Amino acid sequence: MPQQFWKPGTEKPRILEDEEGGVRLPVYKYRTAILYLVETHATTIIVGETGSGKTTQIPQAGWADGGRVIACTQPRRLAVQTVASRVAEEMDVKLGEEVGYTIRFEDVTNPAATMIKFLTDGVLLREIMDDPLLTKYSVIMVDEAHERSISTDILLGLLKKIQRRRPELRLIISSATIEAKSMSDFFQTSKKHRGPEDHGFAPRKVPAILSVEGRGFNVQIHYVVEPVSDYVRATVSTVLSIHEQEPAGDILVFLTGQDDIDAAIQLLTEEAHASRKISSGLIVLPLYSSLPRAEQDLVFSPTPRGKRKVVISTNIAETSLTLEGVVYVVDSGFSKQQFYNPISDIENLVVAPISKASARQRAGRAGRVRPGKCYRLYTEEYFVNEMSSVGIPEMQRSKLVSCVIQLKALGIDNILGFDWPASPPPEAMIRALEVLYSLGVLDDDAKLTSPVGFQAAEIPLDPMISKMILSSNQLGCSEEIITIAAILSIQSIWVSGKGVQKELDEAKLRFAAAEGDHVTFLNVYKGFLQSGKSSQWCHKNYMNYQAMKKVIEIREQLRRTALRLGIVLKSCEGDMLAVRKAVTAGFFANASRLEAFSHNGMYKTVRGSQEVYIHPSSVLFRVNPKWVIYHSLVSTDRQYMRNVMTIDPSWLTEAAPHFFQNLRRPDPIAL
DNA sequence: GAGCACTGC
Repeated sequence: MPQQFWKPGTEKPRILEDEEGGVRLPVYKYRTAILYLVETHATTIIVGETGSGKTTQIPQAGWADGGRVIACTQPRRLAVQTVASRVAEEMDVKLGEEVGYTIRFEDVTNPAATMIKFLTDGVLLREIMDDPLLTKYSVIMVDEAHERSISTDILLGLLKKIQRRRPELRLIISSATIEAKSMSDFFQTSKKHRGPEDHGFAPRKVPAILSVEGRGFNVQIHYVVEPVSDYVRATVSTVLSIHEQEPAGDILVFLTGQDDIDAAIQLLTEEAHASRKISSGLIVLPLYSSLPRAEQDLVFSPTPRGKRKVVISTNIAETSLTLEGVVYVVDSGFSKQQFYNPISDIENLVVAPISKASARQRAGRAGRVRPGKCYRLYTEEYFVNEMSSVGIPEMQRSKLVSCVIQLKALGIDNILGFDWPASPPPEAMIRALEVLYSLGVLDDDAKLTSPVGFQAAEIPLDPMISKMILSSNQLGCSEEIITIAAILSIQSIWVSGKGVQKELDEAKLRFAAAEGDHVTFLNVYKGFLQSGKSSQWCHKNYMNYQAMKKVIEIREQLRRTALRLGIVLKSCEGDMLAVRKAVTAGFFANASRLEAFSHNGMYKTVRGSQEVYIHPSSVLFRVNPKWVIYHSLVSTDRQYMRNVMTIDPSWLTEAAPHFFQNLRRPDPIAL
């Protein structure tokens, strides 16, 4: 590997300790600065990035430090791959040797040679389970820490803990500049001493804060003068005025979801038709994740000369996909966000205002190729005074069942006392502990049970699905159950339904099983295999080929995990009773019963007597069997059960006697 | 007779 690193003594960059307005380093000095810090005193470095633009130089600097491996995490698979290959290229080495990466399903490393390893934060968490002190790494860098995903937050909490046991471990936390100060506070404060009584507490090591300019071009921000009442209409008129008044360059619009996007496209098309001058120049394209792959790819095709591309997108273009050629951004100021109410145990997807950090990220999308402009559909006064600086961490608005089992597996016994970057609501924690207790994954002392608890934690899925897989072993239907598990863990195996609703319903009928959606999935999977995993077959049956390929991949991973756990891979050869009992063993808590004399298909959940209905996408819609269990609830004007299966109520008490005996007054659970 | 922000293991 070429030694192209900083030589000590050549340049000494300034370390910033003030929050705003301090000296900022241009991106090409990253490496110099980090090396300097590593050489001097700091064991933790917070890198605040202003503007957009990624650096690849930090890990190279880290490598020069010790000789042991440096790990660099990213929250997304694509980012891991891109950064890894860019670094390999810059260092002039082969990807997979000195520089490598690991993401789910893909390990491009050579343990004997790899010195810089890129991975998703989820993969690093799995590694901590086998190596709690991460002894093979001397430097760990966490990128995009300001996004505050559950994995990143768990990782930050664990790294802080690991650093107390391994004082020589160096951490580099890369975050948006607005978050740098609070990250630094988190790493220097001991939880026991936090709060009003901590006078006189002196941190042992103060993280160094470093502020760095990104690579992006300058983006000029425009605000509306008066608040807008209808952001879809405001979007359309803004796009039209950019098109009329501004020089060439593509436009990227951020709206909240498919409905908004379709409405905006329709309006824009109508307006464009009214004026031939406009319609000849605009190419309007939607972008969201459930859009079929071929249509998604259209946004990446180069814009023909004399035309202007307008991409109307969800948040997917904020971080996950990067469009080249965008010069103008229109920001509605809203996005859809998940919120979880631990009291009612209901998750809700709602349109909510974005944070300043998101607004800056969106604006940065306009400055990738040359200086750009961002049009914010809210007032400057609102941005300055009312917009919150960062979003609510995912941890505080999600179900925590998977998170809790993972912490238990990592040996964190006192979950409520864990040192989080942001504490989750205690009610959500207690809910999660209850669920895990009822599954038999945790015992009376809230410790993982053996073997079920430890095995469930090994399976990289929701614990209810893991339990279903474990139960399939005794019932002799593991092959069928891991197929169901793989399909339940992706969004949908059908093509998106708009416009082809009737055809889609007919296609579904060809596979429909009286037992419900889970057994229907088995029929679909069988058909797919018999077709030779054919994409034409998928197309003909209104199934999403990409999704089915993913199912195959997940299924393979689950098979390997199952074998490692000693589960016998066995087919029940059509005995659907066994399959349904295994599903019940994981999902007994989601049982509901048709209301007597109900004319509209109203069910009540066994657990909370909530009013619920079978979702119209289910094969059991309008069939309304007396007893069902469901995979999840979606809440709109009503609560709908998605992925529904018929059961015999006697299986419930069989699967979880304790849970149903104590339904009205659950035993308090030891924390 | 409905509705799907986005990741990840």
